[in-house]
Parts: sequence; C-alpha cells; structure tokens
Amino acid sequence: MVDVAREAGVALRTVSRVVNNDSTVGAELAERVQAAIAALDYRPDERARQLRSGVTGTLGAAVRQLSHVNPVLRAVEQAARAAGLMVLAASTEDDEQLERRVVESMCRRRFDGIILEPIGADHGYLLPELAAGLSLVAVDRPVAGLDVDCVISDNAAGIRTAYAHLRAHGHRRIAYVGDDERIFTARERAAAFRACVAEHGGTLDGAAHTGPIEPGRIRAALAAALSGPDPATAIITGNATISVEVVRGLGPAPLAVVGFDDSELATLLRPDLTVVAQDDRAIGGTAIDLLRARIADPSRPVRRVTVPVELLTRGSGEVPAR
Amino acid sequence: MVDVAREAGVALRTVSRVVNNDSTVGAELAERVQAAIAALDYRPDERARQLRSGVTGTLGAAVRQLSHVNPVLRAVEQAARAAGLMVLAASTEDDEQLERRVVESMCRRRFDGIILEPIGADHGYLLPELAAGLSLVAVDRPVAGLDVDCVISDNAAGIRTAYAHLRAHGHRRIAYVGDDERIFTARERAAAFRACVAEHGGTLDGAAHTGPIEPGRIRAALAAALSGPDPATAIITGNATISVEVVRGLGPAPLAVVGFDDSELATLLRPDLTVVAQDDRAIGGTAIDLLRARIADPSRPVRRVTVPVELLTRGSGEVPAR
DNA sequence: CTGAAAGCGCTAACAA
DNA sequence: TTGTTAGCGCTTTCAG
Repeated sequence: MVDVAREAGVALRTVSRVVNNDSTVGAELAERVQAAIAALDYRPDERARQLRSGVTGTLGAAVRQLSHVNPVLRAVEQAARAAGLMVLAASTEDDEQLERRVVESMCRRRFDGIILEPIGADHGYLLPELAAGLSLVAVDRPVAGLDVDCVISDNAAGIRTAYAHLRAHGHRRIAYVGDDERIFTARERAAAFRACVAEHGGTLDGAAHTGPIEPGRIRAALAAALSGPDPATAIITGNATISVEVVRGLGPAPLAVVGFDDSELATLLRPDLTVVAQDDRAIGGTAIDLLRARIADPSRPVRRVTVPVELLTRGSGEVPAR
Repeated sequence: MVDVAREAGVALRTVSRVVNNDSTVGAELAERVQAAIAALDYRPDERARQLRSGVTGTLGAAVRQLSHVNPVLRAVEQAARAAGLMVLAASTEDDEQLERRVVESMCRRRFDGIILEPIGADHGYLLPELAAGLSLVAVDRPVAGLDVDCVISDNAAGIRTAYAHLRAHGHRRIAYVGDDERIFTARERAAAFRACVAEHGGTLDGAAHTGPIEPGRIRAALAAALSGPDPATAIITGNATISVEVVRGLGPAPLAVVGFDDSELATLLRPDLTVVAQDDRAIGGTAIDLLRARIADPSRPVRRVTVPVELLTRGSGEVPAR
C-alpha cells in the first residue's frame, strides 16, 4: 500500500480511503490511485485490516461433515449472505479432538461468531473462549453442559406426530428403529417414542430399537419388531439413513413407515416416504439471528429455540393396518 | 500478550516463545507464563501472527455447494489435514459473482492456496491474483481460458467404458441422457458418447439428449429414446441426479442402465445401479499434492492431471439386450 | 479534503 | 536462556 501511495504520489491515508470507497476523495486523485493499484497488482491484506479495525465480517461454521447433505448449513449460508457476512466452514468429522482444533482455530482468527454442530460430551475448552467474548450458537443439539444459545428441532413433537398419524390409520402395534442414543437427537426421539407407547398403554417389548447405523443391526431390529405373537404393523424411523435401510430391509411388505428427516431419497421409494421434516430454513435463519444478536449484545440472556417440525404425507405412512 | 508479559513479569518475546512451544524457555518461566495466560483469558490472535510471520497454514476451498454430497471435498479435507493444513470452505452456489467474491475474499486473507470448482466462463479476475502469487488448483473442470493446475476425471474414458460394457452385453441401440452442455463435464461426456456412436457406425437420431436437469426434460428425452422404429435397449446417464430421474422414469422397463457418478442412491435402486465411478480420493489427494507443489514453487510448469474412472457392475448395466 | 504519526498483536532479528 | 527493538499492512486519530 505504501508502494501504491508512492506510485500515485499521495499519502497512505488517501490510498486507504480509495480502497475502502470513502467518498471524501477527489475524483482525480482517486483515479490516480486506482491506476497505481492496477499497475502494481496491489491486493489489500484483510488480516492487517482486521487487526487494525477490529471487525472481521466473518462467521465460522463447524459442522460434522461439509460434504454431506446439510440443508441447515445451506440456510445458514444464505441467511449470513443476506446479512453481509461471509461464512467459512470446516468439518469436525464427529471427532471431539478435531472439533476443538477447528473451533479454536476459528477463535484465533477472531471470527465474529461461530455456528457449531456440537459433538461429544466435554466442551469445557469453550469456557475460556466464551469468557473472552466468543459468540457461539449451537445447532441441532445443545452444547453438553454449557449454557449457550442453541436452535434445535422439536424432536419429541415429531415423534408424537408420527405416532398419532399411524394410530389414526389404525395401527396399534408401532415399532421404532433409531440411531445410537449417545447422540442427542437419537436420545430425544427414542424417549419421545417410549413416552408415546406408555401413554397409549402399549408395551415396549420389541418395539424400540436403537443403536449404531449398521445394516445388520437394523435388519435384526426389523426382524425383532416383526416377529413374535404381536408383530408391528407400522415403523417409525429415527433418521434419513435408517429410513433407507428400513425400506431396503422391508422389501414389499405392506407395512406403514414414517421416517424422521426428509431427504432426496424419500420420493424415490415405493410408495413415497411419509416423513417428519425439519424446518431447515427456520433453523438456519434463527441460528444466524441468534448469533448476530449475541455479537451485538454479549450479555443478553441465553436463548434456546425449538423449531417445529412438519409431517409430509406421501403414501408410506398412510398404509392402513391389517 | 503485553498484559500476559507484565503479569508474568517477563518479556514479550518470552510469552511468544511459550505460546509457540519454543523449547528454549526455562520450565519455571514457562509455568509462570502459562499461569498468566490462564488468569487473563489470553487468546492468541492468529491474524497478527500471520501478518508478522507470513505463513497461514490455511487452504481455501471454493465449491459449488458445501451442503451437497461432495466426496472430492471430503478427500481434499483429509489430505490437507494429513499435511497439517486447515481447510476453510465456502459455497459459490454456481454463481459467477459469488465465486468471485469468495475467491477474492480468500485471497485478501492470504490463504496459502485455493482449491476451486470453477464455474462460468470468465475467470479474468484471477489474472492479477495469479500474477501476485496466488496458488490455485482447479478441480472437476479446468478454469476456462486460464492455464492453471487442475485435476479432472477421465470423462471420455468413462463414457467409452460404459458404451463398450453395454455393447458387450449385446446392446446395439444405446441412448445417452446428459446434463446441460454449458457445463464442462457434460460437454466432455456428451462428446465422448457421440464419438462412440460414430465409431461403431451407429446413428445419433434420438440417441443423445442433453439439457438442464428437469424431470420433464428427462422424461421427454427417455420417451424420444424409446420410441420410433428402433428404440434404445440401453441408457447411459450423464450424472447421478440424472440417473435417479431416469430410473424413476423407466419404471420396471427391462432396459440396461449405466450411470455416470456413483452415489448413495445407486444401491437403493432395483436392480442396483451399475455406474462409472470417479476416484474421489485420488482427485482430492492429487489436488492437494498439486497445490502444495505450486505453493512450494510458484514457477513450476502447470500440470493438468486426468484421473481414471472405474466401472462398478451392480446389475442394471448387465441386463441383456432383447 | 488531505497528510503525518501512532499503534492493532504479534514474531524475526539481534543482543545480552 | 532471555530481553530489546523494529516492523508486518493496515486504519485511526488528530492536524493541516
């Protein structure tokens, strides 16, 4: 920049003004500066700018897997862009160590705020960062043991809706196949399912199956649900991946299925899959709203927002009970 | 940092040494500094560090859609991590304006290098950046009109393999349904298909269908391919999304299908989809190799790497011709 | 409207 | 092993 100033024969301050589109520069000088910039291939250094001015205009997004379908991340990016903020994202790969490295790296870069899909149980490393002024919003699940802003789906209501829908179609023996209950959402959904069964006077024998997402495990869960003296006539699944495995495993059996989470696959299946869908746009938009509010006022009270889910009836959930 | 130095009663340089794990610091002093760091919630500022030291250890990835399945991005992240580099990614949303904003933003942050999935035709804005020392590797397609390192799949070989495979199963009337030929890969694949037809003395009448990915357009293409006096007995598709639409549109027709690009959906279909799969790990790994080499030696000759593809036979491509 | 000087937080080079 | 000084590239006072 000092070179540009010399080339253009002006003061440093003037170049800075031109680069930042400060309108209080004479047209003639501005042109001379622009010419010098082009002639010298001058490229402003954002780091120096941030260091001096203190603003970054950048948000970080630490998510489980960048290269997986993640409509919430998409909504986050869009909302951030609409607010004039840049989002830089990185994967945590469901690895606590990596999550920490990623988040700390974003902190050292002084991003204005961070959107985090938290994993694992111990987020103690965040305490000093939060104390030092980090703005952070958790998405999809709360940060274990820490009182920070977060946006989550109404998992319990989703399960209740699915359960009621199946009951309304005559099903009385409904089974659930879900993800590993070490995962927050899986825990919430499984608990809601058990509550539904209890509420309607059912028995849980062979009805609730949770565990890691492995084809073998899921086939076994299905077999258990469909055997015995009182086999299930309907299945609720715990997430999109499990929906696929369940449908694959069921074959042409005339069972009713309601999946949790919408996906591209849902309309590929026969019949199309009825799902409980998250409101991704609302989640992403709310996350950005909360983050901006937190940045603006670090001392504001913590908010935990629960976003409603929606039942999309497409056929598989409307198969009547025999 | 100056506060930490005062609190610990040492010089600035000593704090810097402790923060950077410089082993030439006495254990006693180091401990005092650590204590001061904890007491003051000191957090190092990466921007100042980079500004002074010149190194960032950061790569940028500008891809079409962060939240879409992108095994190449996954491989890029893994290879970068293995090399001790942090990857920060952003979406370009297939928007030339946004691509430019994203890439320029990464340049201003002085990332060590950028992995780019280039879109659009005019990348002139990159010229001054490259002249000023930007290291950049294009992935999936070359940068239009610019001589920069890139890694692409062997699209032509993939089509030839698919075509030969179908011929080996007795098919003589093979149709192609592809993406919009304004897209580089779509253009390469369609051209290779036409060359195959010509080479085997076939006619292109109603055989090659390219255009935007819209269910209606694809249904029409299928109808055209399957009608007339000499209907196709096999279909090659241009990418994973089109494969889905084609299979959806075909229903239970006894046609052979070979898809381009593997996907999660491939094993959901009946029969499982035979595909030409890209070697995502090789593409991502090579991209990082090229980028690191370019960073190490900006004047090295430009390399354009073509990565072989692989045919995965799963059933749909082995349906015999009637 | 423009210019000179100070300093953001840190590390490189050199001394001690 | 530790301390001192200078300066990375920029913006921000505060004078002209």
